[in-house]
Amino acid sequence: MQKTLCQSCILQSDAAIKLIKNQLNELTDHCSRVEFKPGEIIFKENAISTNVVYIQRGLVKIHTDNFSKDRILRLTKAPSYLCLPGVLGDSINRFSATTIEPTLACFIDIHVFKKFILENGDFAYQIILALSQNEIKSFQVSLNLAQKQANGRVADALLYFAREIYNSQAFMLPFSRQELGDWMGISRESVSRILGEFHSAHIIYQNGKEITILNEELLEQISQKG
Amino acid sequence: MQKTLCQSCILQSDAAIKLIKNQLNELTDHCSRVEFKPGEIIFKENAISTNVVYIQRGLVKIHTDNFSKDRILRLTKAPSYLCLPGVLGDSINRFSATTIEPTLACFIDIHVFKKFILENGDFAYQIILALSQNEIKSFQVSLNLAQKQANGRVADALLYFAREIYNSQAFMLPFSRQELGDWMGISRESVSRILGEFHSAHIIYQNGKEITILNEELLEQISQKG
DNA sequence: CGATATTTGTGATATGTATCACATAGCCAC
DNA sequence: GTGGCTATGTGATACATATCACAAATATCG
Repeated sequence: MQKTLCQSCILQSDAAIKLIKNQLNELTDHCSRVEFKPGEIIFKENAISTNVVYIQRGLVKIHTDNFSKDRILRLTKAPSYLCLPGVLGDSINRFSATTIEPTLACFIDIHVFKKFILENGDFAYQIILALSQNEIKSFQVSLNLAQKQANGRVADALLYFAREIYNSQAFMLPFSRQELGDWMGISRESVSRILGEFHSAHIIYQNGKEITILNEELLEQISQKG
Repeated sequence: MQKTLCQSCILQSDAAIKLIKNQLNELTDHCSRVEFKPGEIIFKENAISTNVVYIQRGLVKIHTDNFSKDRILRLTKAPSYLCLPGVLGDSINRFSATTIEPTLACFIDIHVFKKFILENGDFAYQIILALSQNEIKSFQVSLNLAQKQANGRVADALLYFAREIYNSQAFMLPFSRQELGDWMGISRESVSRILGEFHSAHIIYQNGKEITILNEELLEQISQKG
C-alpha cells in the first residue's frame, strides 16, 4: 500500500471530478492504493469492511459461494466503485470481489466517503447515477437468466466480452468453461458443447481460451431469441 | 391529481425527512398525488418521463414485456421511490410499473428531485442507501433464478409474500398463477402443480388465491435447497 | 340469470440441460 | 522427461420443466 495524491489518481472518475480541492486532499490522507494480479481477492463476503473500493484500472468479478457453488453475479470494469451496498448498509460485505485482470484499487475510508456524499451534492449525484445504471443492468441480467436458454446466455456472454470489455471481435476469454457456467447459470459441459456448436457453425472461432466472433449478427439473433 | 402539502404527506420516507422546510414547500409546488386501483398502470416502459414517483402507500410491480412475454422484475412496497434509473439516466422508462394493491403515488418533477440531491446531502445519502439495498436484493434475485429449481422459487415467492409484504402466514395471493410464473420465470402449469404438491404435503393450504403457510420451516428448507 | 371469457388443474409428451463417466489435453513441479 | 493435477471435450442417461391438449372451475358482463 502507498499513499497517493488523489488529485491525479482519481480524476478519471466522474464522481471524483466533482470533489473540490480540499476534499481531494482529505481523500489523499484516507486512501490507499493496492495493485492486484489476476485471480487475487480484493475482499471476501461476510468479512467486515470499513472501506469503499474504487477500481481505477482493471477488471473484477463480484461473486458469492453462498450455496456451496460459486456464482458470479457481475463483472465490473474500471472505473467504478465497489462495495457500496454492503458497507453503506451494515459494513458486512455481501459478496466477494476477485480480480480477473491486473487491477489497481483504491481503498477509501467509509466515513470520508460518506462525508463527501453529505457535503458534495455533485459527487452524490454521480454516485446515484452509477447505482441507477447498475440497477438497469441487474434487471437485464435477471431477464436473461429467467427466460433465455443456455445457447442464448453463452451468446450473451461472448457479446458482452467483445463489446463491453475488450472492444474487439477477438479476445482471450478470461474465464474457464467452469467460470463461464458459474456466471451464466449453466454447467461447464453445456458451455463446452455450446461453444463447440458455435465453432462448427462458424459463428465463432475457438481455440482454448482464444475466441473470435465470426458472425456477430447471428450471435446477436441467438442472444435475442434465447 | 391534487396538490398536497408535502410536509405531512411524505414524512414517512427516510429520504424526505431529511428535506428542510423550504425544500418541502418547493416540493409541494412540484408534486402531484394520484390514487390508483389495483391493476392500473403508473407508467409504461419506453415512455418518456420527467418525474420521479414516490410510492406513499400500496404495492407495485415493476415489469417488462420486452420479449413479447411479460416478466415481473420486482415488487415494491411503500414507501419507496420508483423510476430513478430510467429518469435520471436518459428520461426514458426502462420498465413498466403497475399497481397490485390500492396505491397512492406522488409524482415529483425530476428537476426538483435533482436539485434536492445536489443541495441536501442527507437526502442524497438516503437515496444512495435505498439504491444500495436494491442492488443487494437484485443479486439475491439473480442467485435464485440462476440456481434454484421451480419448487424452490415458488417456496421463495410464498415466503416473500408472508414475510415482506403481508407479515402473516395467511394471505390472499395478489397474483394469478400466470403472474407468479412470470415473476419466478416458470410456466403457469408448473406453478399450479407445485402449489398442488405443497398443499398435498400439508406445507401450505391453498384455496384459489387464498394461501396459508402451514409449515414455514419446511418451506424455508425447500427454498434453501432449491 | 345465463352466456362468455378467463383462470386453473392435470395428464401425456417433447425438449433442454444436468449429471455421470470417461478420455484427452495441457500445465506445473520435481 | 515423468507423474500428478486441472481443464476440457463428448457420449449416454436421467430428470425437470415446458408445451400441448383439454376439462373444470370461476369470474365477468350484458
